[in-house]
Amino acid sequence: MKNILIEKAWRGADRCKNCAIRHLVLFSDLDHQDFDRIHHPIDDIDYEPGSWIYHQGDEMPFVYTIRSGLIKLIQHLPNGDRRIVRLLRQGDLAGLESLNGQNADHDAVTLDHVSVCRIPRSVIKTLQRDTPNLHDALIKRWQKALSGADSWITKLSTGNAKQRVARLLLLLDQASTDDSFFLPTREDMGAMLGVTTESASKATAEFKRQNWLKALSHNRAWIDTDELQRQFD
Amino acid sequence: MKNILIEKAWRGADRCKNCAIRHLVLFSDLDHQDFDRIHHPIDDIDYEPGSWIYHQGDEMPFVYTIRSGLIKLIQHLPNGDRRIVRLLRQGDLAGLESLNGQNADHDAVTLDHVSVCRIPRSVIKTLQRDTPNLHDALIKRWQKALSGADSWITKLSTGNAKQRVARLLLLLDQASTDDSFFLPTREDMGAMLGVTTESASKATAEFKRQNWLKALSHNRAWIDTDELQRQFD
DNA sequence: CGCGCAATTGAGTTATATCAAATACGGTGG
DNA sequence: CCACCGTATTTGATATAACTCAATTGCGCG
Repeated sequence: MKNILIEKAWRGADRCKNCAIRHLVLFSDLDHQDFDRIHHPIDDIDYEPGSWIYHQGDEMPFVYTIRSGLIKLIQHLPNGDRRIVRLLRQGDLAGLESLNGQNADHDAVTLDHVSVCRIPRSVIKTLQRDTPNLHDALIKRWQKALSGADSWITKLSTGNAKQRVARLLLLLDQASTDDSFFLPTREDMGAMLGVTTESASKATAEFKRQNWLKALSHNRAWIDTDELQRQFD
Repeated sequence: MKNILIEKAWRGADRCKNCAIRHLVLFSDLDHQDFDRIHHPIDDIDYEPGSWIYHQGDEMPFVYTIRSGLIKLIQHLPNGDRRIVRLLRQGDLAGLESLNGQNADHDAVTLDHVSVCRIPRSVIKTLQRDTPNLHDALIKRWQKALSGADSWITKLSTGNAKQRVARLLLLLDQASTDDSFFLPTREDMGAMLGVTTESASKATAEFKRQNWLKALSHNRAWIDTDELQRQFD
């Protein structure tokens, strides 16, 4: 199993104050006073592609806020089947269940190079008591996760295989800033959509033939959003 | 369209203090002081089966905490397809998205006789500021909704039709207090599982033939949990 | 008792899964 | 830089499960 690339541990929250992407992560709205209340180490961790951040069933002393990269959350069934139930990207939180003392609901596996801040739940608990701003940030994240979960069901688990693949590509494209986006392996696409690897492959191959999808590199692609939307939405 | 049965509006929060099921609903952990901070009317509303509580896209000035009964949340796709993405029961919250000022993500439709407390979001917002207990209650509800959404994907949208129906019955049974549980229409089962009405019907009919499922009345049933689990989990 | 809706059943069609093989691709070492 | 290897992807043939359409049965309610 691949593992952690770099771990920069540091005491206190001084670097949080000056974090270049603070506006995107959990602590966006905290003020200097708030940071002074943080007395536990917040680690800044980088993972290489394919790393496990945590496993389903693990005890969860941490919440992870994603600075960059893409993470899949995998859930296993008793019979061995597994589904990818969510993708997390910059600004999202992983391991929310830790805030209620639950064990991990999923495997969290990196698709990309991923950089996260690992925040002890005690920090969240403490700040939560006194800083309404963090509350709001948490509530927003939670709400976003929930409505994302709903879309996952209606858009990605409904309709035939081609529709599902098309909707997945549109979602991935939408989430991207530039005009290219992350193209998952066909196996992962299948696990997201509840279809086989082959079905995911057949759909993507067909889209390529129609010139609705162009592979730009190993795992980056471009799509004709208008056409895919017209055909499948 | 069927509609509201009874609406008992009242000022203040006096009745909340004495609510018989307060330990199950959102305000379980509030104290007397907290209730005195409530200055907007909380309505106590009953709906008959098949009523719309709100529609996807509606503006949402309220959150609903469910006192009794069962509610389905329906989400529509542009092409007209629709999925039931969640079921809500006693203690759950409907319309959480209102807390972020968003419009309704779903149609909320009653399956049962349903009784709810309709709480203006301003009440939540105000209390949230000062009462950590309400925070915790909200976070717990949110977390529950989210992990429920994940199960919905892995258990109810994965595997063949019979497996899905079996897992749905197991979930419904699990949520019930006595040994009978609410048996949805085949159409609703289909909308929850992403299969056709006929497929849902064929699976349930088969389970009846095997004596793994017995209909007790119109929409109540019993299952042999051990056997369904052994066969399909 | 009969009406209307829901559930069941069956036959035929289609989409997807399954199984197997061939091709493309990225990464590695010479 | 090229050749090779292992893995991912694509493709095809077949089997199977689900959908579609239509008809029948069952059930609750007036």
